[in-house]
Amino acid sequence: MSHSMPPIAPGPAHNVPDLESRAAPEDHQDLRLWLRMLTCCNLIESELRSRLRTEYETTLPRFDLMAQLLRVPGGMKMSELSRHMMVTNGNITGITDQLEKEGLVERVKVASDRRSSLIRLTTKGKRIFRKMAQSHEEWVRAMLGGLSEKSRNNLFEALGELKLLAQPQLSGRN
Amino acid sequence: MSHSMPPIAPGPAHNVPDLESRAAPEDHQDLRLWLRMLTCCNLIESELRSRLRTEYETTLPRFDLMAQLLRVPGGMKMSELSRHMMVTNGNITGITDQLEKEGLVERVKVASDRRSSLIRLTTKGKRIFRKMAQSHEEWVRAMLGGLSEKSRNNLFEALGELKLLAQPQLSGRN
DNA sequence: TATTGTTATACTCTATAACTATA
DNA sequence: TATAGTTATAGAGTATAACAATA
Repeated sequence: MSHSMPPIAPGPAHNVPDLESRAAPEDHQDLRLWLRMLTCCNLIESELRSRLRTEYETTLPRFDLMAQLLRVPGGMKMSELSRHMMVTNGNITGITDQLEKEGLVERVKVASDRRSSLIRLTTKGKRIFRKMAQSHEEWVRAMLGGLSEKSRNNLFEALGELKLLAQPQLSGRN
Repeated sequence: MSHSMPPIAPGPAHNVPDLESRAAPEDHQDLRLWLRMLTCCNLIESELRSRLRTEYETTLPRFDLMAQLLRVPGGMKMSELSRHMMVTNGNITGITDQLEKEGLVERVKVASDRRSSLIRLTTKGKRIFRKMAQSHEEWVRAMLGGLSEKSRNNLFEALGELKLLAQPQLSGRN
């Protein structure tokens, strides 16, 4: 997009119908705020999903799992991955299976606890992930980069506040 | 939650591992901002999905479709719904089929264009949706309500700006 | 020819739950 | 008993594509 793709349906940059357009005048501010945030996230997320699929034949969860691993050269336990990615253990097994089959990650047995293994990126996995991550970051920049400095800061601060509010609400999932 | 459910794993309200925790110091601000926004959205969205499922045996897309319809008593064409909800036509057909089977919406043939029909809420659908919507709004308030007035306003403004930036990037999907 | 809606299909992601092997 | 990971299953959600009817 920003780097090359012309918008197919340029249209007006305002008033595109979306989830928020269902909000009624009498709806409370929190609801409108949520619909607006959801719309933004969905726009960006579906763009990223689509790009990952068409340009790298991968998916967001697979990308996320590899992203988690990149920072921890020694690898992570599946239960750790499960916590970070906020999905259940079985799902981590499935995604890991796929990535392992393609030689992007490997399971490494550890002596200290014979039940668990460490998952880590292979050399090939690192190489490929770095390329994907660079593209990914460009896509994100293309979508967020137009924000004013003030909005960017405000957004970051407010979302930080929100994350703290929303997290403790969550029940454990594993 | 806020209204009754105690957090199962209270834990510290800070430093809970999530998607953002993969961000490296050298990562650009836009990427961190995106990860933070994604985490917030996922937290809230999965809470809403889970509530809709356990308390009303429904799903977010079904809820969204009914929400779109509530404001338009005359009904909407499926292609309109498809645009607003940003999913393909076939998916709208599927969701509509389910809702129609449960008597919550109905297809109404129109004379002007015999290819299309209008989808609208039935009386039962309106009644049930109003209840769900009220709960939904309470859940959202419980999660966003703790934000300071300033953050709420900043967030709303900044997301409005972002929505305009992100929308024109999108290619048409139908 | 283009559009509306339907159908069929395939795939990813997810939660749940039962299971094993360790701890 | 509790934990780490696996397996099986079922369902949600989505995209794609072929299709019929109509515009």
